[in-house]
Order: sequence, then structure tokens, then C-alpha cells
Amino acid sequence: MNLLELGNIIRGHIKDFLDNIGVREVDITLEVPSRIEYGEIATSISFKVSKEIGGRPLDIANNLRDFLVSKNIPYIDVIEVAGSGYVNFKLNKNLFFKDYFREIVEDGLNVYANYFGGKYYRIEYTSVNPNKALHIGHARNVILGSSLATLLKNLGNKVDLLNYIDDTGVQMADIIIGFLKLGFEPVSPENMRFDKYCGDVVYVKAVEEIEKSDELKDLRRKIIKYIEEGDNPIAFFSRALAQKVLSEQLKTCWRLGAYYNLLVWESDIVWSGLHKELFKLVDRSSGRIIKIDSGKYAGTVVIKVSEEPDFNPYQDEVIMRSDGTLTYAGKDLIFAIWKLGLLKYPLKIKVFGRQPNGGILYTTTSEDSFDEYIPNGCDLLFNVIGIEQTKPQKAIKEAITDLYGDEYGSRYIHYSYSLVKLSGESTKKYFGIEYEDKAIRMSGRRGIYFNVDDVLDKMVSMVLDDIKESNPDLSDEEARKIAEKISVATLKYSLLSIDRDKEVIFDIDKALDIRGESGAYILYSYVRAKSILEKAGYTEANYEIDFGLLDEDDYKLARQMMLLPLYIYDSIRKFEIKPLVNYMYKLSTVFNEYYEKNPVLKADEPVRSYRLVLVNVFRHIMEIISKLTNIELVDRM
RNA sequence: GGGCCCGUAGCCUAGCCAGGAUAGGGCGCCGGCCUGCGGAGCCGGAGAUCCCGGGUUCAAAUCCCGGCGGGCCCA
Repeated sequence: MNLLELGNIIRGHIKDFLDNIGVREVDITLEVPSRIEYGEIATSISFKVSKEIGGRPLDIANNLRDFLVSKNIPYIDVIEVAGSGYVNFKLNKNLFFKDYFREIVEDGLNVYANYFGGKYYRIEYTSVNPNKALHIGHARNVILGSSLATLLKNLGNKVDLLNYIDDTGVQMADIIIGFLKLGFEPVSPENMRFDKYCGDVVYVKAVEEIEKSDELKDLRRKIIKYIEEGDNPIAFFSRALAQKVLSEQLKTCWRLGAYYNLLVWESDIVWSGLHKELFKLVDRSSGRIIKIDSGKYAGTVVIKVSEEPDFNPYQDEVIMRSDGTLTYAGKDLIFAIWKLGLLKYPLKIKVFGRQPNGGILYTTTSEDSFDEYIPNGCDLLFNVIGIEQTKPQKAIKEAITDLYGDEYGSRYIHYSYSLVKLSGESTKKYFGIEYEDKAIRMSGRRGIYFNVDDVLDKMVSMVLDDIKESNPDLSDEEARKIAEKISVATLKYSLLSIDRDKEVIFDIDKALDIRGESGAYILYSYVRAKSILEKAGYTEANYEIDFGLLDEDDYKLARQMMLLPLYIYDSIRKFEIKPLVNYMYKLSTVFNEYYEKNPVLKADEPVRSYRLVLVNVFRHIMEIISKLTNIELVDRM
């Protein structure tokens, strides 16, 4: 038994009550009251009913109370009316928590997989140009995508993860010029990874040179053409280069706990001819995808988003230029249709390698004699893409709706997030550039950004000393592993705990400060719980608990732990990690307060045993949330 | 010009979706707590026109309308 189930039982009875008095159009909302005296569950439904059919809320509440009391709802001891019409429910705590705790420890995630599993999701995320190392803005994408994937997967859903590699664009051509024309060796210097070398050294320099040379600009256009044509030395070189960069980028992703099933290369898509399928779609359209026949845009194919008949460049999206080439939106549209499993067009795939989590990673390929692959249809397709792409993403959704109907259009989700910027202080301190604004955009072209690995390495070295000091018996390797996990958790927490729609201003000094509200704080509370359990030699024997013999603090902890299912429900309903991550922190604060004030091991029996039950359940809940958010815990720190 | 997003103490942020009983945290500031289950912690204090104005409602940070400020986007 848990609060979600109990809530549904109560809701069912309230619905019967409403039916009896002839009220239908009212949402039955339950809440957990802010104050403990009001019990564990409350409803203010009588106010809404009063509005609907008249009468005093207080009278309605009293009638509802009497009705519910007669139903003998399990686990509910007292139902009372409070204020001017609230109905409060008080649990038989000993009974409820014993059952709930058993469920947490013995069934764990299975309970929630029964409620929220059984769907098929596909997520495309990361999709960083293969010419540079991942910066802190990319980290937001990778962390959002991998956490969403973990949430869905561990709630019993099937999840496919794609990483799209745009290796045919300008940025690729830029570094190729760096290697072919500017004399850079295609080997990174000692102590520098190849992705960083390409991005920080070759790319920055190449862009600088290309900016001031028409000849190089012309060459860049030619290189892009060569890559798109394929089957020539430039195209082979480009692909080899991109693969080398990608291999390094993947190490960063894995470090963040992000994994994939399939790498999709734009070059393979171009060479396979999949893009040409877009031409066929224009005929299929019921009006949203149209070819413009006159005026400035004559010959282009656009997705009509606006309602007026003429092309409106502010809202409508060009997908094909008059010369027949596809825009980014055009390429994205045809690929989106493929990802939804609606385009039966096979791409060849082969094994790319095995990932640290044991999963096999596939990649598309243009080599012969490999298996052909068409994705299955999925219930929802998440595309983790920055909010700045809203306009084309909206157009793509419109186009899918137009071509295949609303059922399919609604499966296409632009899972957006706002930019990560750099704080003015950080920019000044680390790049020596002063700005008036409080935050500035990162710029790969100018080398103004924080590299994910650099930030993590910095955190690791800072955290390492503390670990060694508190745990002198740990080997260097063990200590380093822990430092790594704390650093990753801290970065994840900082990017997951705030709203996706909010801009993040990254300040490296603040990011490195792990005091206060942070991932490290969460891990710390878990370590303390583990330490108690270990010292007690605790074995999960029973879940008996008697709140009559315990203090209010014990109940406060239990009450906080009772909320888990509500947050899981909230997260899956909204496809958001944030509610669970914020709950994880809140629960940690309650546990840390509890820990400071209430001795467990030194308490007399039976209090000691009851408290061990609480600590153990806390530990299990943290592990459950960890599995849903992809924030890894540590046993010591 | 238009579209989308954001606006909660000096700074950052939760709550907004689904209106409800004293608006939670954190940083910073001031003051306490280690011979104690781990001080990466805990306790206390100061600090809020929930951007502004109107509307709906018994009840608005939350819903609606209109502004203002910031961000992003427009082959």
C-alpha cells in the first residue's frame, strides 16, 4: 500500500458521494496538508461542490465526512472536518507505514513499473557536431536526455536512444580546412584529447582564417559538396575525422552516465538517399506542405504554420530551397518521420562497440553487406533540442500532423531547454574578457566555453582531498572513483533541479562549491544512513513500527518518505526529472536534520529498532530515486 | 514588426500544470553547536510590493486580460 493507491481509493468514494448528490463536473483533488495536525490527506472539495450546487461548504463537508466514515476506508483512522470546509484524513500510522515500508523494501520499483510501464519511447539527444569537445551547454542536453531515458526505462518501458551526428555541415568543413590547408596534424598533442584539440585549437584557428579569406570560404563550400557526394578522399577523411572526435565525445557522455543504442550519421543518410524521400511527401500533404509558385520565394517548398494563405517567413518554415536542396528543417522533417517509424526506408547498421554499461552501441554505415534497419513505431518520440529551435520544431510537428494525422503529430515532442550561459565573473576570470552583461553566450568559434571534462576534473581534484581525509583507509583508486561520482552528481543536480525553460547562468566557482543545496549534499545524507546501518549490522527482518513510542521527528521523516509515489507520478506524468530531483534533496534535508537530533544506535529498544527501520527505508527510497534520476549514490565520501 | 520563454528577499531557486489552511530551500550576512551514529552537517536571526495594473473566485504566486522588463527565434 502506498499513498497513490490510498488516494485513489478515497477519490473513488468521494466520486460516489458526488454522484449521490448529483455533482459531476468537479475535479476531485486531494492534497497532503501543510501542517501535521491536519493529518496525512485532505480535500477542499466541499468548496467546489458548494459553488456547483449551493449550500454551505461546512455542511457539505460534514455530509461527506459521514459518508466516508461509513465506508470504512482501509488505513484511515479518523476523518474530520476542519476550518470552514476542509475534510482531513488521519492514517492509522502503524498499520499504513508497516505496509508501505514493506512495499518499498521488497517490491521497490516494480510497484511503479506496474502503474507506469509498458510503453515504447524513443529519445534523440546529445547530437553534438563532431568537431569539438562537449561544453557545459551540451551537458544540459546529455543530462536531461539520459535522465529522462533512465526514468522511463526503470519504470518498465522500452526506450530507444539515438544520437544524431551531423558530419556534413560547415563546422566539419572548418576543421578539415584546418588539417588540409593550415598545417594542423591530425593527431592531438600529448595530454590533450582529440575532441578538445579539434575544437579548441584547430576549429578556432580555422574559423579565424576562413573569416578573412574568400578563397578558404570557397574551399569550404567545395568540401561540403564533396562530403555530400561521398565516395571520394575528402568524404572518407571527413568521416574518419568525425569518428575519431565522436569516440572522444562518447567518453564524456559515458562519464555522465549517458548511453545510446544507435548513432545516426548524417553522411549515411545523405548517401543512402533518404533525404530524397521528402519529394514524395509534398504530394501527400493535405495543404500544410506547399510549393510556392510566385514571388520572392518561388520554387521553395514550405511548411505552412500560419493560417493566412501567403508565405509568412516569421512563422512558416522553408524545407526545400528553389535549387532542390534541403534546409535543416527539411532534413529534420524527413528524419523525424523515419524516427517515428512511419517511413519504411532502411539504413544499414553495424556494431560500433560496447559501452561501459555493457550495452551494445550500433551505428549507421554506408559499407555494404550489413543489416538493414527500420525503427519500429513508438508511443512517443522525444527530441532533446534547445529552445532556440522552437520555430522549426513546431513546423515539423505541424507537418507530421498534416501528413499522418494528429495521432502521429502528437507523438513528436520537442523536449526543449533554455541556453546555458556563462556568468560575467567567470568569463572575466577565466577568459580575461570583460562584458557589461551579467551573462554571455558561449562561443565555440571563439573558444569561450567550459569543457565538461575540464569542469569535472577540477571538481574531482577539489573533492578528493576531503575524501582522503575522512577515509584514510581507501586506496587512491577507490577515492578517485568516489570523487568522480560526487562531481558528476553535483553537476547533474545543478542542471536537473531547475526548470528546463529557465536559462542557466553557469559560474564555475559556484559550481565547484558543493556546500548547501547540491548533489553532494544528497549523497552525504545517504552515506550517513549507510554508515548507521552498517554499524548496526542491520538486516531487513521486519517493518514493525510504533509511532506511539517514537517522537515527532521520527514521524516527520516517515511523512516525508510517504510522498515518494506522488513525486514519481508527477515526474512520469510531466516527463520531468525535476520533481524527483527536488524531492530527493528535500528528503535529504529532512534526514540530515533527523540524524543530528535523534540518536539511532544509542536509543533504547524498541525505539532503536524502529529507527533502524526508518533509516533503512530512507536508504531504499534514495536508491529508488537514484535509479529514476540517473544520479548515482556513493557508500562513503 | 511578429512568435515563443522567463520574471518569487542582495543573488540563485521550489511551489504555478490541477487555486485552498503561516510562500519552502540554498548562497551571502549576523550569532550558536564537534571527547557524541561522519561538521560536505545542524540550530537560531535578519532579509519577500511573489514585476505592475485590472478581472474571475468564498479564496490568486498559481487561472484570464492588458502592460513593463529580460532572454531566444524569424531560409
